[in-house]
Amino acid sequence: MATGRQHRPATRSRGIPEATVARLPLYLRALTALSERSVPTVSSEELASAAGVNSAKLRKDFSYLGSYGTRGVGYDVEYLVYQISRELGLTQDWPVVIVGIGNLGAALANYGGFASRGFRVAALIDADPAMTGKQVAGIAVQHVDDLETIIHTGGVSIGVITTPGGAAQQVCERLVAAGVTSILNFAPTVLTVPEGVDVRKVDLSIELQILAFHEQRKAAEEMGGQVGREPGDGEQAVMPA
Amino acid sequence: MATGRQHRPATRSRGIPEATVARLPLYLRALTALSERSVPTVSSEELASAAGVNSAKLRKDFSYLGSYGTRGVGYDVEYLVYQISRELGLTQDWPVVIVGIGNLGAALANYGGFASRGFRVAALIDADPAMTGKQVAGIAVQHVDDLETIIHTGGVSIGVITTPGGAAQQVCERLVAAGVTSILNFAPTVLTVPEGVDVRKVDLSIELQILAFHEQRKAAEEMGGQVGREPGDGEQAVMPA
DNA sequence: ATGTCTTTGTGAACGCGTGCACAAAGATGG
DNA sequence: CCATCTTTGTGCACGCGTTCACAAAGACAT
Repeated sequence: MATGRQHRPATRSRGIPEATVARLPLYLRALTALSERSVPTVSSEELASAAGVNSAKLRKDFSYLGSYGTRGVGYDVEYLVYQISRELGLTQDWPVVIVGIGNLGAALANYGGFASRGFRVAALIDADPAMTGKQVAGIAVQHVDDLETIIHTGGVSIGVITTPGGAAQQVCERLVAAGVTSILNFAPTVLTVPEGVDVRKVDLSIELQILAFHEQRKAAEEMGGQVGREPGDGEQAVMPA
Repeated sequence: MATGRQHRPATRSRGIPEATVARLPLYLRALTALSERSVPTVSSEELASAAGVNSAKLRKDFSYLGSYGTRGVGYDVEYLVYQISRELGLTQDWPVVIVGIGNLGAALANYGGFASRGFRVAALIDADPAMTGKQVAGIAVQHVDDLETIIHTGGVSIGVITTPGGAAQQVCERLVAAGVTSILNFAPTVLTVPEGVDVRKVDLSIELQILAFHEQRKAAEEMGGQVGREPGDGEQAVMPA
């Protein structure tokens, strides 16, 4: 996923495998729900089911954090919420800037899931002068000329890019130069970043294309496994249109 | 990522590994850009660099599709665009419904990346009667009561869920019952689906939390590896910049 | 035709992630 | 205090994905 920094020891983050890190937010969400229902403890089986994973995997994941469970009983919900939050760094406040206030940028600015987990929209930035000063989600949009100042004064280290593809790399470079070291990229572009900068990519078009691939296969299987096989392989892909 | 169907043979899709499928859209995008610049052929090295991957990986990926390259020369851009498009099922038209027309749903409806790759927004659906009839991205929003009819008459097999978390599972079940077999879920919920249905999940909050984790580690390393144990563990990753 | 040079296609080794299966740990009841 | 029962924590094996490194294939010049 990430473009920068993916070729590093990877799993060396204090020994916590990347795959485990990616699941921690999932567990945290399930645990938060339990906490709101005042459930005191939960077994690996129950929690795994709520998070949509296998219980052995969950136990192994937690084992990387330490031994927080009690055999014969399960895990203390509140304690685990705290431990995972701490591990993920959610006990502190993360100011975030969103660059590119189009439909998607506005949607993100309005997204409630941010504030609830230690993230705070510190600024909205757009290149269009007509947008400057407009209120989006209760925050005034600022012009991209002020990007560096905004990053510095706000102590921002996480940036979200929701610009068109063409502008993404340039925006990325300015963000990085100003001190941002983590980027969430929604633009359909491969970002090139220096060592030490993390990039995660979310690409709607790619997700749909992957679904289409499987959808096509299912449709083909349905009508007798027509797509793939080797009746000599190659020409079978009928493709009427 | 996907919740349903992840425990199947996985790589059995006519022999194409899942990891490769996930990269094909990336290659396709890079190739399309080359095609627009009328570049006739491209080497694995160049294309890999444009797609942000390793050239050996790219060659192995393509080898699953067949031998479409010419040794000493490289790959024919147009031909490869066609082959990958066909493999991904993008030579046909995929009608898609979006359920939940809030900020995010509207943003997706307006997203240009859909139409360009064989996807067509067939309908926008929302549970709020006040939304019914409103035009979003030039399409009239329909009420969720008509969901089944819309799916059937439109021959829709791909659904995008952008509802609040609480409504997602129910919407999902209705979509599946109506015949949808691929779902792209933006709601912060683990969807449970029957065998044969593919679910892919996009979760903004999770992506940010993963970034926060790495950000915290970088900050800790900077000030002398204060966060995580073991003064004898991994101090070597100095990472000066 | 032959040799050289470029680039593909792939066999093989390695490493990460997953899941099984069980021993260790603790709770609980008599 | 002991037996039993539940549930965690983990050693181990297996499989997928990545990467290396090189032989085979073709282009191109002479």
